[in-house]
Amino acid sequence: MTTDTKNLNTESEILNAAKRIFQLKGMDGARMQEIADEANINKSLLHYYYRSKQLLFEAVFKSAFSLLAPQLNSVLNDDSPLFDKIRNFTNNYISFVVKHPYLPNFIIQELNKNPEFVKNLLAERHFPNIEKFSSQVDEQIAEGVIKPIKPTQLLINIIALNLFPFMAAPLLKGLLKVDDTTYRQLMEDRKTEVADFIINAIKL
Amino acid sequence: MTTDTKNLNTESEILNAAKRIFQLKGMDGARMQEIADEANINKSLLHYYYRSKQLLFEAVFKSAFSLLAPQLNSVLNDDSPLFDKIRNFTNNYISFVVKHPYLPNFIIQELNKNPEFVKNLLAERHFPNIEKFSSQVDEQIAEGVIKPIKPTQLLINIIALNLFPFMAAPLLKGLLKVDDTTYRQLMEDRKTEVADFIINAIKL
DNA sequence: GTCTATAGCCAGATAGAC
DNA sequence: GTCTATCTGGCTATAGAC
Repeated sequence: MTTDTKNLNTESEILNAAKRIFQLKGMDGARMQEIADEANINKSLLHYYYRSKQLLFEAVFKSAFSLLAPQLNSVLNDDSPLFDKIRNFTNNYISFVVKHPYLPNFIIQELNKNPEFVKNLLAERHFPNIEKFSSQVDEQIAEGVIKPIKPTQLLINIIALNLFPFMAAPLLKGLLKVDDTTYRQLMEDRKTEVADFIINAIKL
Repeated sequence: MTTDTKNLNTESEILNAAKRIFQLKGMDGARMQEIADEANINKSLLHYYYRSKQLLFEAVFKSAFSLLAPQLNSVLNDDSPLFDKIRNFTNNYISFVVKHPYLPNFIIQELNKNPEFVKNLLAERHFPNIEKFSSQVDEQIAEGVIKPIKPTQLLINIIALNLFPFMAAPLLKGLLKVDDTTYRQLMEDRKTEVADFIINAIKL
């Protein structure tokens, strides 16, 4: 194994371990030792590769956001008709979150603690842009296909209906008194039901 | 001022300060010194009244949940017709969260870190019960007033549409590129628009 | 690049005077 | 009940050997 390979392996092992721990416990709750254990490496290597906990955290956060952003973009910048877009997004997004259950919560939580992070994200090349979505909604209203609704409100609703059930899973499981298997099935059903709900709400 | 009065004042000052700090920074991010400063008292008094950070946190968490629970109950256990219930809940709930903007996030976040807390909450006297809501939805479906929908899914949707925009405020502000004033106005508009959205989605 | 050992700091908690 | 002073442990970070 070459030195370069070791480099890449160790560095990405650290990043992957850090993702798991940070997303589970947050910046404040995570421990460098815990990340080292998760990556099966020595704690001082974390500092060798990423200098500080803060910088390691920022690497994780950026990586997490750049995984979520394309998901949002798929609703926003896509040429398909509005209803198809809503169906595809709901279906794809829920599949995505089932694979990364802690990711949306992590991003939203850390953005709440550091709202100034948003400024950095806005500058990123692939930050989602809502203009296309907005004009598409406005066109469909003008054409009499859907009821009048502010595109921003519709977008908030779409994101809320898809994200929230995963972020609030423990609370909702308790409230609905269902076990993990039943809850997973509810989420599976939402892949189509959420899109139906939204389309029924707006179609004329 | 009697000793008793001082007791009550100090103890409740601590609890109020702890609410503000814990809800803002979470269990891990909060510092006992910070809470003491916020309450304008000596740090060791925190331990005198609440023994440990953990116990103080639990007092705050219980108090926060017992503020949120009645809000949820108002959708669930109320005799008004379903559509009125949805309108009232949306209107009241958004007003409530405007006053306590960090509360839902705090509860959901800490429940995610400690899912076993839910067990304790379930045992509480005033834990929300969904049975009345469920049978009401099923009746309305049977009477042909609304489209078929699982009551659990409808409840998830109602809560999601009302809670999420506050939990994800920093992300949504960035995504929609709006300032605080505009965002507050969007939330104000949602007091009626969310109810319309939900009712349109389900009514036949 | 990877390890051990440790510096240096900070937070929660307690002892004890008043 | 409230204060000051201090203990104790744990955590980030670094120094330095290999």
